[in-house]
Amino acid sequence: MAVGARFGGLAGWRHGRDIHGIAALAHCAACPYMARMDDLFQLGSAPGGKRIVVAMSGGVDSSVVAALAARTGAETIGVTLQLYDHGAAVGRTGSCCAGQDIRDARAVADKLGIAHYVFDYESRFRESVMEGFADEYLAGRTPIPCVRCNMGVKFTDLFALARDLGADCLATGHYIRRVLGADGAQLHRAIDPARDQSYFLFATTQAQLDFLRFPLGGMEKPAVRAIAAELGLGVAMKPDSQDICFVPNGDYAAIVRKIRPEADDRGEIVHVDGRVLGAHKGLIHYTVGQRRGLEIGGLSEPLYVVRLDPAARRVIVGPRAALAVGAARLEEINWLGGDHDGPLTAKVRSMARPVPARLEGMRLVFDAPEFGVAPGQAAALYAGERVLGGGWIAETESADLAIA
RNA sequence: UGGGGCGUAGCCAAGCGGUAAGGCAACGGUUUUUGGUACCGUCAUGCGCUGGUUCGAAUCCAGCCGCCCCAG
Repeated sequence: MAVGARFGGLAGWRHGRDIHGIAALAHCAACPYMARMDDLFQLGSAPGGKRIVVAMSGGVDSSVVAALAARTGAETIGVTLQLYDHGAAVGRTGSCCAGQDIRDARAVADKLGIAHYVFDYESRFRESVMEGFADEYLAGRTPIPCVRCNMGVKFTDLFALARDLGADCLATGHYIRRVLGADGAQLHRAIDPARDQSYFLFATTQAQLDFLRFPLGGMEKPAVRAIAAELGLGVAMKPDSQDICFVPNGDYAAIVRKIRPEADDRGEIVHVDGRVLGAHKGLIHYTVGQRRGLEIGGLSEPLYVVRLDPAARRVIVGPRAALAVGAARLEEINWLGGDHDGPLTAKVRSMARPVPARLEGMRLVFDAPEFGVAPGQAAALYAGERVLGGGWIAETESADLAIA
């Protein structure tokens, strides 16, 4: 295969002869999903002749996906993208795709006896995710780098890479379900609502969905860890990733400043009633809905960031009631819902119960006011468990009578 | 230098003789593959200062200091 010659210089190639350990899955008491094993990758009746590319981040989830893929008998190729400065990330827990994570992914691939490639995507990641992240903050919006990463590096670049490798599908460790309906593949929320990652995947296109596979969407995290432990994978007890992967200490302002040094401009904190209440230390430190960090005391009720005004370099604050939003104008809507029409539910943050709403053109109207809706964030749309897609929040309409 | 009022944590503030509420802010934690929210916890051996009365004073008394208002 040309694959080896083409990418061989970048990473080692191993042939998948050693399925030692994989057999143990058949006896994995912790995993009731083994009976449906062959359905996990939705490849039809003869997975043995197929080729699966698995996006391996170095975490437990994608490692187990690789193991499950190998177990189907399909030729399995692990691919890891190095996304950012691996020097800074060495040994840090909760990261992915850099430093130790890449070594972890390699170790898992070796254990499973599958091929494994590592590609340097640092500059690509920096351009498509990190710089956009910084620019969004400068524009007074609140970005979601994880979605941009999924849209770009993972589901566009890695997607193309997988096709070049001759894969029949690209599998990832996301907790979301791909369900085959009458009109093709649909996206559905994960079985485990606490793990559901549909919010980060609302922008997945139908074309991408046709090629992607998410074998963990029907599983619970403990079961996934149990499989990893059963197989003796070193990452079985690895902590879940959290926070933004390329931000070392939760200090994202420092990253923004590093990418865009001009990001530190100070300005006024102004109440919605017009009073100037104080000074802020740069727009990048604030986001709509935020309460802490304003350092304004002496009031009977808390103040929240209601709006950011990058032109005037102002942070506009007000009481919680001022956060009420009745509707949001969306941009770049991705629609996976076919001819679905009428009421739907929407999430404007990852960890939230979807709330009733309706879509009027590009305008998402909430049945009841939502709080802390920030431009730059996303609205994921649902019909029950099905993900209809979603869009980016461009601007919001206040539902606070005292302000509107 | 006549009269009146007030000084309690970073800010607002209760208490009016019995051993310092509460809110905001801050800090810490929990939750969380975005930001944020929410929730939990911490935060005045001391009430402008110095004396006095009292078993006991932030609370009563005296003096001093500092603000504010009115009048001149």
